[in-house]
Amino acid sequence: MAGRKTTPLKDFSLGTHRCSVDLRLEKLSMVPFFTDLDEGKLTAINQQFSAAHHHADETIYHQDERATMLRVVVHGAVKLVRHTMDGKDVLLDMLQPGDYFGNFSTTGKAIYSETARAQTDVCILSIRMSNFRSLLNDYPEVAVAVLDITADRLQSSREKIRHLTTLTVKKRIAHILVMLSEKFGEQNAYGLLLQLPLSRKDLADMVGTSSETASRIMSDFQDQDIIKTGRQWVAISDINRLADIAKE
Amino acid sequence: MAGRKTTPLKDFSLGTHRCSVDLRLEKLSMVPFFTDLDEGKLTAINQQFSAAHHHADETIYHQDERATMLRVVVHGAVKLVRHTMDGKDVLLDMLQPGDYFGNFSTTGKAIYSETARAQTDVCILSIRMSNFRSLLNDYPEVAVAVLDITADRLQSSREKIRHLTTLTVKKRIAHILVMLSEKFGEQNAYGLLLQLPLSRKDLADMVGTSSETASRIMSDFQDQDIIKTGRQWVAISDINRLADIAKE
DNA sequence: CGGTCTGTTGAAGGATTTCAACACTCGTGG
DNA sequence: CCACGAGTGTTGAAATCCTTCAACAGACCG
Repeated sequence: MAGRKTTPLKDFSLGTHRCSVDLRLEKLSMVPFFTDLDEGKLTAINQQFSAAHHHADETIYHQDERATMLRVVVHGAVKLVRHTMDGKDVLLDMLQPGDYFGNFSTTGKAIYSETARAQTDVCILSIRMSNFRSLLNDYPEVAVAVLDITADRLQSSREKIRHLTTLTVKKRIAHILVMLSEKFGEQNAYGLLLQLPLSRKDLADMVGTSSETASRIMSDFQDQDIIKTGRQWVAISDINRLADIAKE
Repeated sequence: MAGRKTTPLKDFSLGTHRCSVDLRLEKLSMVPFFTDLDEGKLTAINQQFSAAHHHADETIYHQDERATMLRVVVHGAVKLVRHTMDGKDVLLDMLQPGDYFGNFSTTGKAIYSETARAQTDVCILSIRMSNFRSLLNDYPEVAVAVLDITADRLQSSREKIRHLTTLTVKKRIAHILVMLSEKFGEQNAYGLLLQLPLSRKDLADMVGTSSETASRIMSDFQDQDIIKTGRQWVAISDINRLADIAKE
């Protein structure tokens, strides 16, 4: 290969001032469950949120901690990871600006069931769970919007269960790459570049395999000119072929 | 083995009259998301539901059909199955009286993503999705309750993903038996009997394995006096040992 | 420029699937 | 009432996919 192998990813870092009070209102209106609200309501809701900045690889909260806050990604990417006794991790979701995370359910204990970690430098808005719940009662349209999003996540979670039980690792990886390209893909010189740091272990934890197997399959895809990949980055050259492989 | 092998399961059949208008109000108040409502509201909501009866093994709706109704189990058990191209099935959930099913999301297409099938004779209440949604807007407390239930299902769905990616088949089966015993278990002469017809294939589809492997593991458990089992039924003799095996 | 982290590759071993044959149970009809 | 057939469950053996262990190579960081 002629080209250099250094990362083509864009810089996600931002000074703390970039995660400032000024931007909150604008960002809040981007959040799917607030988009339908008028400006007055939005301003009122805005009061209840506070902003925080985290560097890449920082843990935002740990699995099994007491859950008190609901959070929203404003800038960067956040991953939700579930740890197991024997050191294996399961990567449950990779979140984008606009996505919420944290615990909901008041039924059951208020404990985070997964760890949230900053995949890049991130800016996060947070609200006390108790405040958010009274907000749901005050604005039914928000409650319905949140319900829709949660129902969609349940759908895709069940889809993932189907994949785990019926598809080979190669197909599962092809599938997750297509999904990630829809969420994080950005056309550039390398092809459809996934705009987030993504290691072999991240990939493996997403599809439930070992990093070695993930590596083998990625090498295979690269040999077939379906993707280009380097340390912590992946670009897709031939999305159609990938989608074909994912097809059951 | 000395004992007879005929099914110890109770009879789920009921005349259509048992699934009657009279019982609706009583049953509706059992549904988790209506329990907090006063009688007046409940009576109003009751108007919008209609009841239906299905025999065991009847399909209530098919995957990929247009989704128009939201349903609630009143009597019997319902299974949600996702079919795949190559003939494999994934058993997503086994529902009990009080559980709702059908599609929510208005975002995305209104298509059932799974097939619902009567596992026993069942009685089902149903409401038009559009009516249910306006009901959510009228009664925020219902919306919040439904959200909580959906969030819990998302939780357990993610738990299942963790199991599929990190546990052996034996541990997964031990785990699902413990779960089913909490939901359908009934103490009787055989031990803790799971009160629903349950084939090896059902079990296999729940934990993502082949019916042969499920059979081998069930035989193994039976040899160790952990369970008793026959055609379409399972009783747990030693739940503690089963829970130990499930432990990671 | 050396150390560390990430990714690659090979080979052996293990868990599970698949194919195949057989056994048991239950319902139905002779 | 019994016999038969279909559906369900069991078991063995070979094949497959994937994991694990191990060694090494390339990229990034100070």
